[in-house]
Amino acid sequence: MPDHTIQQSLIADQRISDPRSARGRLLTSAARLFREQGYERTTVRDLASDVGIQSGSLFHHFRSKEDILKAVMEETIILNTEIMRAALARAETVRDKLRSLIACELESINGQTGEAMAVLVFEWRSLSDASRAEILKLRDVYEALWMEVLSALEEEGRLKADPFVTRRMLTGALSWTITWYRPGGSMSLEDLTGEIMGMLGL
Amino acid sequence: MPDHTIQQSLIADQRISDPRSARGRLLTSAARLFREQGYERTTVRDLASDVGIQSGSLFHHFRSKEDILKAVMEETIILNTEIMRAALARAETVRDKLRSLIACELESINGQTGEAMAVLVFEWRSLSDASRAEILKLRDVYEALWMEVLSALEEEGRLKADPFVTRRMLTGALSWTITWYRPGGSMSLEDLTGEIMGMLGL
DNA sequence: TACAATACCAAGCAAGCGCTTGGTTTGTGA
DNA sequence: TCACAAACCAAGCGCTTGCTTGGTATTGTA
Repeated sequence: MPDHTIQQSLIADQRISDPRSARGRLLTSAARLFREQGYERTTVRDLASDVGIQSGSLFHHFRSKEDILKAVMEETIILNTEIMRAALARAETVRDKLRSLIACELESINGQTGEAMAVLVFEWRSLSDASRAEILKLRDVYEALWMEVLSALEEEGRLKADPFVTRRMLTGALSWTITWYRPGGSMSLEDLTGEIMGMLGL
Repeated sequence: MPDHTIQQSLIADQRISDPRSARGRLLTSAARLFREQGYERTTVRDLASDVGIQSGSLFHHFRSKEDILKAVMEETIILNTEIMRAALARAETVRDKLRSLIACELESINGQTGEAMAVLVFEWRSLSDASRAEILKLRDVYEALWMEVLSALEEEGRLKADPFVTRRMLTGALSWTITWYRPGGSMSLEDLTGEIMGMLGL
């Protein structure tokens, strides 16, 4: 199942919002602005004028500014979890599964959902405790997909370090690509995936 | 030369401020608060009350709030660059030099200067263009130390991936330790350094 | 002991913030 | 065609923000 079909079915299930709807366009703008300027520095007036409405009208769609931040994070985790689950189903060997995980995460960070993913990494401190707990729950599902594969690799004796440490190193390394990797440059995401597999000796 | 001696000589040269001085205590508090709550969410009133003065009195020591952020970043780069330079001088083989770089960076992130280092990673968007340029200059000096060692390793044919890519992966992976590593747990920083060297096949 | 210089306080200003309110326009199903 | 809900606007409220001001302790030096 290709990525956009997964997105369509999640929209149909009302788990994420249609990017063409008012709410969806708002979240897209919010992700971009939050990424560029940071959540706190972005005012509701910035966001409203970016989508061409008055600042007060935002609150017809969201209860608060924080609610917007939470929605940006929520929807991007949900989408990327399902994309990753589908990719894992296509991979055959455990090694291929790891390659898929790396490729998916790189794509989520540097592709369409990149802005939202950056927000997820850099702005979690601005969430209320309650919202943070909800986001963490979603993240746990995502992380379980990773740990299953890394544990399997370790059982095969092909991992050079502890699977938890490995995952954490990869999380940092892959997140960080957002600060330097430029899609359309001389290195494709597939090239990068290969370099990383090589670095792990796989 | 031990770390605290390096610090002393930098204080003597007025390149960083004495942590016991009013300015130094202010920077320590600022680093902690900026790290915990983020720069934008931390008010000058928060910071002032943390060191026990009135908010207006801050501006006797710093021209602006942004000036405080810049000073936090500046001083931590300067200190850690010199600590790293000294560690490199002690290491003999190229492999030992890499190990030193990793150990130093882990120490800077998870030790005394950890809060300031986290601020450096997460709050650079809040700097003005002018301040950012100054900080980047300092970072270039620091990065040059890394690249020298990684290039040497590549010439020896011991690196499994491009040195630039390797450095960027390590930057992300090491920065990220701040979100999960707990000093005093079952894994020491030396253990962690070893795991990372192993992961690189070195 | 005199006298700057340094460090601080008390008060508050102007601007910008998130969000609310009351009313108007727009789209949609019966 | 009409009623009603959803989407939006214009205005502004109450509060917080970074920073300034004018004055007062405190400290170091001769």
